[in-house]
Amino acid sequence: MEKIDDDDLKQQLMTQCHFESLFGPKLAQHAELLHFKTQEYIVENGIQPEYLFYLVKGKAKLYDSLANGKDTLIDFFTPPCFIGEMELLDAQSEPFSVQVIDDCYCLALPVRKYRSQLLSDPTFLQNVCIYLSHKNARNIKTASRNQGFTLSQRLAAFILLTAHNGYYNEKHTQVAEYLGVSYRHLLFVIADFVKAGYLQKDQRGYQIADQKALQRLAWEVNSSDN
Amino acid sequence: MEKIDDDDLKQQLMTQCHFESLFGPKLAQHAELLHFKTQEYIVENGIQPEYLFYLVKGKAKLYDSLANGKDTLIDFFTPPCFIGEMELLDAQSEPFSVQVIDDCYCLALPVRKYRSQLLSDPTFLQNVCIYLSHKNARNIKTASRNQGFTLSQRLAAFILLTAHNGYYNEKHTQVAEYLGVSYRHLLFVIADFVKAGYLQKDQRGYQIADQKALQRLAWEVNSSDN
DNA sequence: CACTAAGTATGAGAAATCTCACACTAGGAG
DNA sequence: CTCCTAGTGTGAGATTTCTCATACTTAGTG
Repeated sequence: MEKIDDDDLKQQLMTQCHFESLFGPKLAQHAELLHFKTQEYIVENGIQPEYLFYLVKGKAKLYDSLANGKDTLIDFFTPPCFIGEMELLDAQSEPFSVQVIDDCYCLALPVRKYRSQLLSDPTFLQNVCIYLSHKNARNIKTASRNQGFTLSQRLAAFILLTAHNGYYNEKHTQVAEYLGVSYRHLLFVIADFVKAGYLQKDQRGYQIADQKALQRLAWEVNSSDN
Repeated sequence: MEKIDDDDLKQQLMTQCHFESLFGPKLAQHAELLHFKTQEYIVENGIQPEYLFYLVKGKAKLYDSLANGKDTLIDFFTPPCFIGEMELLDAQSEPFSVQVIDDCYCLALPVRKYRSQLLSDPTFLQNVCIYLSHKNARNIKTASRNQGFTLSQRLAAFILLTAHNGYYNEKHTQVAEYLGVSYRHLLFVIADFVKAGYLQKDQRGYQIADQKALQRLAWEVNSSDN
């Protein structure tokens, strides 16, 4: 983590994501601009963060680490979003890990200094409430899908969701984590899709060869959305 | 659902769970006392509730219903807790089902009338924030356990958690839902426990016969807690 | 009393998923 | 250039979990 002392950049980012409107008067201006490199931890498992972060650029992921060494990927963070709000609200809580996927820029408020001010700021509280409730709803959806549908179904939905120009090109390791299955099993199901003619592999990656078949598989997953 | 017009009872329940301290001045007194019978829905899948509920007595469960007909049990509600706060915060959201397990009494504020007042009440907002973030943390823990551990491990932990006087006596159907596996599989694993001598069945239910073995199995699950 | 719904119980076979082992490739670091 | 790491890909076998079918018990209801 490094602090970036570029007020112009900071101002620009603040404007871009309407940072000031998240707080009551005069609070936003105390934010610092921080930068995190890929693989770095924004919040580390079990360690109380020093800041309340607001991700404005980059991409990160939320993990839960289990005692048996397994990690479960809970959610992705994409801008704009809060990070570390749980720990701000409840200093007792056990922080989950937040790890950077693509370089991240965060506007960050020092917790120690502004905690009490934040906790009595209705604008901020209302925004966090809404943010938390959306996040929770998303987590619930993801978790229940992981339980209720088979990998083929979820993968089909995921491929359709993330494909560009008819090509599917995601890192298998990350996808396996996200879909909550072993790497091996993911590869196995992808191989099935190729065998079944749903996908075709070439130099550029996996090409969608039978969109309708994938849609049929994904249908139930997606229609649980509303 | 039925409304209970018993001001004494209402007052008593309000005092018991410190209902008034959840809100700014004069808001709490507008709450009505509602009663729900077993199996009834407090919030129904996809239908915006008319109230913000605060469960003061009883027990209920939160479901997500998938398009393939499966239900995933997300969480239990035990008093005291909010119900319907997500829908209050964001009228667009898709409500999940909340179904009563044991008869429930709720203090309830009509959304239509008090929504804007609630959304600008810092005391209320702060309480909801903390509530939401705890709930979310619990959901994450449950979900990642369901993924990261085998049923034997989770069941062992669950048995130790819910046993009274050396006896395990929960409804298999509900437990299967909670642990996110099929009823059949749960019975299968319980049978295994009996075969292995961890449990013994008699008239009163399942008796814990080898606590140490169960603790060994549950160890990893529980030590992910902190 | 007969009927129904919910809970309990068990069998058999299939499907989904995991672990471990091994091999290959591409890119960055020294 | 060589080493190392991350990502990719495949095989074999074991484990976990699911579906379907079927049966018995119990409490509640008309």
